[in-house]
Amino acid sequence: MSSEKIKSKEASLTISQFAKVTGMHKSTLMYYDKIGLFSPLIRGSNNYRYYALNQITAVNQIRVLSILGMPVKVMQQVVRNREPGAIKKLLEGTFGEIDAQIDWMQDSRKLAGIVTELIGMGIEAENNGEEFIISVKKMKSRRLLIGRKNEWERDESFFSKFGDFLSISMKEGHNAAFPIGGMFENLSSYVENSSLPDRFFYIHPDGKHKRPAGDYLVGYTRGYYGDAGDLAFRINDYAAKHKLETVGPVYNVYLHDEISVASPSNYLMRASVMIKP
Amino acid sequence: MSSEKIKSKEASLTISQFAKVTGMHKSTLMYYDKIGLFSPLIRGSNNYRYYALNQITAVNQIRVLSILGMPVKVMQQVVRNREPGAIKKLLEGTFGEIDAQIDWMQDSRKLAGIVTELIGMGIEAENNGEEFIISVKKMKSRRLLIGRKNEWERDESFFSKFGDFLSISMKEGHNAAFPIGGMFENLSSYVENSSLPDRFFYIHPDGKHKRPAGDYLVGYTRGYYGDAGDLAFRINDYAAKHKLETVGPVYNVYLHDEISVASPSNYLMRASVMIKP
DNA sequence: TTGCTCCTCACGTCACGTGAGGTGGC
DNA sequence: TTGCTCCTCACGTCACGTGAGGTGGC
Repeated sequence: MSSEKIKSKEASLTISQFAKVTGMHKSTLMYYDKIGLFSPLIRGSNNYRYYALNQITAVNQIRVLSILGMPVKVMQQVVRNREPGAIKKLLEGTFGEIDAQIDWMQDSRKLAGIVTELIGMGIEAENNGEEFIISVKKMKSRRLLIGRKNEWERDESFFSKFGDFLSISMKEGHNAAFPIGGMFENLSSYVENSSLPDRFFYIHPDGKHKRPAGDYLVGYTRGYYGDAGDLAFRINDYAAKHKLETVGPVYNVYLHDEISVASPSNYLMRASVMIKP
Repeated sequence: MSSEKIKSKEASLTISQFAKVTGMHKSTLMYYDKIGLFSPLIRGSNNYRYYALNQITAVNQIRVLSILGMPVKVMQQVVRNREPGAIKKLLEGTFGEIDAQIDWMQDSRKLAGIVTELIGMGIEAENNGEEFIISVKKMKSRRLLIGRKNEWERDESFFSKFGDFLSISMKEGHNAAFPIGGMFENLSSYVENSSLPDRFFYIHPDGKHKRPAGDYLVGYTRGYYGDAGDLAFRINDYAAKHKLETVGPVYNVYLHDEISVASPSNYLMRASVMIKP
């Protein structure tokens, strides 16, 4: 049997069939053929493209390289210049970037999950009418990545230290997109100056600090960053009236911010502080 | 203090500074400004773009959405039409696709790792001169995803069952890009017909079958798929001569194939079968 | 004045996707 | 003959990247 005969026996799939079997788009196969990256085994006398089953492996390999972010020009080099040592080096050379990219995507996915959760908690508070009252709520534990202590100077604005926090954490390599909150050492320091938190933190799944699970005194307020209104006093009054003793820091988190709300005056913040049983 | 004054106080970063602080490219920021997705807080009298520190959060959020594959048109909708319920739904709606994409990337990364490892083992065999001899080697355990048994009919070609294996595993949703091998029930069935394996398998980290770690009789041969030359006899002879008893299946794996080698006649296959201690 | 940054606008690029207009196979 | 697939070629698209040519700030 001649080589040509073997070829025409093996090459049995039209472009549509091959596209279906490989999950590729027809136009992608045509494009790969055009640039000489991957071509059908033979062209029929009618100029049709005919692919062979064992070409699936090759096209899958190209797809994998493409998913891993390898540019077609490099893939062409790979295909044209095949030699085990060179291919191995080329593959190994891409691993660092790929792993970093996967990390980024996973971080981004976690972030999107947290953001969605926070927005959901804000909606729930709105729906339950908790928005304007102080209440006791069970809260689950959460990991936080905490910044250094803010030493506020006289008349210093909220944003100057906020900017410091961002640029420091950026230098330290944190993915600064995670939601940011402010914390106060305890309820009395919160009441004393509720607009300038002692520390900023990221709500970050890999944070070292753990806000423990338990019963929290929870209140909400609307307004732009650093504008906590009279929330601190309302929480303090509630604690006094109900003879509740608070323990640990006050956590301020924006449930609705520029991500989910257009007007800054409608940003929704939640303050929470743990109570002793 | 007027709103304008507050703005000009906050907006202190030029486009280059803001690009540095956010890790974005200048041209990206200009592009986002142009299409109205994200603009600097103010424009100076000189028409310069001036960004504020607290805009970092917003641009980071856009970057995250972009990493997660959200098209800019959708992001524009998100930004223009901000309402907690809508944003939450939109984010939740993207999770399925994102998670699938992360899975794909992780699979692809694992695959690239396995391929690199196989190529490396081929290079090692070449360098050590093991290519033309039979030897006893320690091999580590490896996970395999095994296909159904091949019932070869008279004169049936290697590729027909190979095609069946590919299309069946494709229907079952396996990522068909993982390296494929062939296995034989035992050494005698391998000797009987070394070109038509009893089963095909994927070298797949999530496979159920485990090729155990241990001492293996190992041999190599060069040639296209299904062409095993006299390797089976050489292994059998070696076992007889050295009075080695083999146990379990014979595994055939291509260490060098179309991925790393240009000429099919140079594909490098390794056959291995476990020996009793 | 020099070197640096900033601006706009137009065009380039990367990896395809989408018709238009025409042919081939059952 | 009809409906379907295939072909080529040109142009569109998406998210920027890259100069060209000119202005502004220290």
